[in-house]
Amino acid sequence: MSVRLLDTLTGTLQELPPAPYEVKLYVCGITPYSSSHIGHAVPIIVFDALVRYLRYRGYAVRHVTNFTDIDDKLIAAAEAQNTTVKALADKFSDQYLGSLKRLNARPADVYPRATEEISRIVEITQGLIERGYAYESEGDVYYRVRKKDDYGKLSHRKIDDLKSGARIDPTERKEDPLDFALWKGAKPGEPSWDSPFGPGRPGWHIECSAMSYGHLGEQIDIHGGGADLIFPHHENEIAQTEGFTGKAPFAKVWMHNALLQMDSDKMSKSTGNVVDLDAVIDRWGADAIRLFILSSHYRSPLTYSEEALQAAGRGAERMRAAAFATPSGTIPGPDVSGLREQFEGHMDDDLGTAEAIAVLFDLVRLINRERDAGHDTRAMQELLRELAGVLGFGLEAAHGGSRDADPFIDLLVQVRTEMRAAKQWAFSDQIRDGLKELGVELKDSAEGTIWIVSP
RNA sequence: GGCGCCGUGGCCAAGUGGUAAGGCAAGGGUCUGCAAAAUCCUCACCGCCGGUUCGAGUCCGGCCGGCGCCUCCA
Repeated sequence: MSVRLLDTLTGTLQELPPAPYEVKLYVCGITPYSSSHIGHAVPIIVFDALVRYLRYRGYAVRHVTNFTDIDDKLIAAAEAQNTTVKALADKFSDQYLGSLKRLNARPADVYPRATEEISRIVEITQGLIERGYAYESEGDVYYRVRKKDDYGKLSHRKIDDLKSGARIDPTERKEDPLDFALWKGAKPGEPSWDSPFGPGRPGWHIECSAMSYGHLGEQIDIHGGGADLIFPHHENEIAQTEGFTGKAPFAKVWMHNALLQMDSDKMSKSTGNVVDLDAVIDRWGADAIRLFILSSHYRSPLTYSEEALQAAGRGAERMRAAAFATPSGTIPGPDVSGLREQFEGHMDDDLGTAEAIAVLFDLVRLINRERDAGHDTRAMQELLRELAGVLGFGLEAAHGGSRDADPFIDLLVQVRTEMRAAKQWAFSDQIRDGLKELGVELKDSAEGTIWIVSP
């Protein structure tokens, strides 16, 4: 069986061509105008798991993720903070990449920025004008939505259903309220670039058409992003790209992750109802977040809660402990190659990470059981580490805050070990209890004492 | 108003026709100086009502209850 992914546009499972094959993947990135929140971790982790799995399956993957480093929000934020759009965008782009790294996600192969793709944006805009899909209007350029007779196919909307909800902005000079801007004429004080349509800047959706076209070509395999981008962003991208190239489909598979919910309220930058991503990583660790997110299907909405993260943190620690427990025996353990096949079967089926993780925990239990029985668990542990790695688990001990205290903790543990050897139970328990109150948990075993920091 | 999604054990969450994965928590046993960890055992009438079927959490209809998108958002 090969890898199958559900396509938002057709609603059907699409099979990837058999490997070896280069998968062209475009994942919509962020507009870097503020800090990342926990919701951003979802696409980061989901698409990281996808890329890792495809590579594990023998595919080459060319992964492109953009930064939309020019738009209204960025201009407003720069003005409010008395800085430049570029400085602000660079700052939050770097921050995003830092968080991504901390989440143990592999970076994309290319991170194009809208402001570095202006010539291609102009090229596509011009092409759309020539083909009748766009028109100039007093320095702006708009996409003529009604010209594209399949407009709405991705979000499954009829153009006339959209009309009642369309935004009417009196400053815009459109033929139809549904038309959207490809190019916005410059306003005083705003960053702008020269173009055949006059000085200005790109509209919101055109940059992604330009960057996927420029870095991946006219047609791509997978286009991904959050479900909130289906309309209007991706709908408009299709209209732009297919209108420009005359080729369809723009993407063979449209892959959309469901959005993370915040208890009852929607998490959204616009409402301020957000949880800072780096703070969550600090507190729970990358693997806990990853386990939390990949424990459900990427198309099912998840609700963020401290309880859920805590539960995931404990599960991640259990997985890590089994992966690195010292093998205890030499009697051969059972053959576990069937578990690898199960894992692949679930992942092949539209990235069934939840079931794949269940297989991992089956392996965990098997390892612990066989180890207790004095069997050789090395092969199973290797398999666990490999498959956990395919999902992007770093299997590092959760470790909040700085590690400055480590040598002192080690010293205390060492002292306690000697006390235990001398059967000084009261003193050794005092050390253990005291450390526990400070958030350091000790675990004694035949191989010695290990300690972990509990979140 | 238009389009769409969801409702599975204390919590989270898989599962699209054949008598319910997994994680966390809880209770009991084993192990351990004690503890933790580990392991074993226990714990679900799948929102409600009809229908289709030999058989439905899984398909169809209705109802109730949550929610998303339609506007910046991953």
